[in-house]
Amino acid sequence: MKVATWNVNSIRQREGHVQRWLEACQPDVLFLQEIKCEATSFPSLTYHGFGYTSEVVGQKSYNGVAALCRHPFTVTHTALPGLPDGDVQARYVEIETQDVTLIGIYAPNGNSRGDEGFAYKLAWMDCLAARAAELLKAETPFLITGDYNICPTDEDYAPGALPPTDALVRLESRQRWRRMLWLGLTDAVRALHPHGAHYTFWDYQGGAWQRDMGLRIDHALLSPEMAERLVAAEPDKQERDRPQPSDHVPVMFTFQ
DNA sequence: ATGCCGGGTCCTACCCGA
Repeated sequence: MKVATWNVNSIRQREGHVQRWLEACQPDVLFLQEIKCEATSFPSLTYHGFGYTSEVVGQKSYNGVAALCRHPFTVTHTALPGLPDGDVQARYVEIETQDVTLIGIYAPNGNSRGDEGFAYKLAWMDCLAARAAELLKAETPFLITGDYNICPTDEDYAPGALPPTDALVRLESRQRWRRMLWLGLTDAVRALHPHGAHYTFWDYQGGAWQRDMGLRIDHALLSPEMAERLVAAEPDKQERDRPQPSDHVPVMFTFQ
């Protein structure tokens, strides 16, 4: 089974990129983030033609996530359990297929709106940890993949690519990441590649791609059963070199 | 310690992302 994640920075701008990549790489499931549109504007029919059906958790202008799957699946959640009523940000989709639970996330950045924005990021990650704990307790095989907006360690961003005060590298953000590991989850890329950059994002500005000033912020965390099945975990850097790319590249995770 | 780039929308100047 192959599961992929990709923050596309507007699906309407990246419809063709996603189509070509699906045809070339044939994941069983692809989670998308920052689709930046409502479900009615999502180009579902394009992907139906390639054997994928979709679940779209849309929002006008901002955020928005989706799951594309080429097997029958059921949707178990379209919002992160535990968030306050009235939170309308489209950041979570959870499905079941092939006897596993697959979760796609777009975690808050945490740099906007000052202390309130950062507090929202931390609260969101607290809810995600609670959901993970619940699934672990039920012994459900699962993974949580997507844009975590966290560089787990200093090895996960190019020196100087971010100030030390950035929400992506702040102590509190990294504490939230480490709590997921302490629960018993496995960082898929680091399980197979303990060292090295393996960046998944390069800013559009300042020649970040050409200078390799990247970040590793798109991840998959695996339950123990899924970790034992893991055989590959790779960002597809080639996508960043194409015309009109997303600032993130897809990351593919392969399981036996 | 940023918003130079590139999305979005109240269509055009401004908001947002990492």
